[in-house]
Amino acid sequence: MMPPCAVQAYLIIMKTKEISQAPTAGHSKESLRTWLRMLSCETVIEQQLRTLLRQNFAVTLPQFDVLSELERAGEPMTMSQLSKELMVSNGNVTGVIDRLEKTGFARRVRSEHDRRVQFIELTTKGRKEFDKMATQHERWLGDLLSDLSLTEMGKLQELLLKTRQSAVEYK
Amino acid sequence: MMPPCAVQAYLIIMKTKEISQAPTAGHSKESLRTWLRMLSCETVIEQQLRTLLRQNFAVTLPQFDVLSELERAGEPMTMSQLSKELMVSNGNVTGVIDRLEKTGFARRVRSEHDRRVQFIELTTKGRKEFDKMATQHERWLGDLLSDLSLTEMGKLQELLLKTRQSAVEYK
DNA sequence: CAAAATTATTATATATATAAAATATTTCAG
DNA sequence: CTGAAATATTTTATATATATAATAATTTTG
Repeated sequence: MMPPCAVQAYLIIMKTKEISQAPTAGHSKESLRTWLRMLSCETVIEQQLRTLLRQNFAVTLPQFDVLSELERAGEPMTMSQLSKELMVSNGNVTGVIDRLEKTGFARRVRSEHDRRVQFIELTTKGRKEFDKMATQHERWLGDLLSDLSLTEMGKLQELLLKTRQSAVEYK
Repeated sequence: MMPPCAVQAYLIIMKTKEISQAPTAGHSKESLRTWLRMLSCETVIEQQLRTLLRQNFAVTLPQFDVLSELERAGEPMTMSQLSKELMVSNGNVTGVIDRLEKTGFARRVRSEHDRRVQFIELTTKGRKEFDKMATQHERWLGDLLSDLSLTEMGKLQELLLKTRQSAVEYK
């Protein structure tokens, strides 16, 4: 029998670490199942909201998302900020803002200091209309998730946050 | 003081029921928070998978989803079945299949019995390529969700299922 | 059986999406 | 101070997406 030594102890530690970090085949399978559930759940809610927004306010979901972000920020935002916050490409935001300008909900204002920058701000009409939408939007979500208790939603948020953090860290 | 009576008891029951079914303002606010967390989590994972698929297999996420569905079904599917399962519009599937035919991953076969129907099936090349993709896809998900234990994923799946059910029932 | 309703798919118009290239402007290195 | 690198946005090409209309085939009805 070999006596215990520092190298062996180190190897044992590394092996244990490897096991807990690089999960088993079962973990991957379960991750896949979890992802498919999340995707399916998200899609159902998204489709419902899309339809409700279109039918009640003649606005698209991406446009509503931009308005939300502008309202939440409480001050004009640049294209880059919007694109980063909403996790969509730069070019995409350009198009959505084009349409929001056309309907008079938002406006581009060129920065004084840096002429590359466009600040996007809500118009009076935009803010007024958005307030109505936001009230309904929150009510719809209350209805859509009405089967869940506050406790369940708390737990769900916690798990989603942890999942997001895990995915963000990847690579 | 008024004596207790059947009508009063009924009113109390209805009020209790109303409270538990039509949740408070707090419930709507929490629902909104839950939804935003889910959307953000889903978006992060979706973007990661989109990039990984594009860079490693030159395939788009919607195309991969169609291939998955065809493989999962184990037999040819109609356009309507695909559109329903993937929760996207009919016209959308038409375009995705057009591109999958162009790259030789899938094929349209007109039904004998009902000439309105097109069966979509994987080609040999399509199945072979998809198998490689699926293996990687599952591995990527294991990595993306590596911070979650099996227990946590179980709980998350349970809550997502309940959420989806709640949203599906709406209206 | 013939007209009407239904079903399956595709076509069209418009709005997101992405990646990558182009443009304009600012900052920074030497 | 000048050219190179970096930054912010738009443009382009392509691929999803939706809703709605059109087309084609089947089923239902009277």
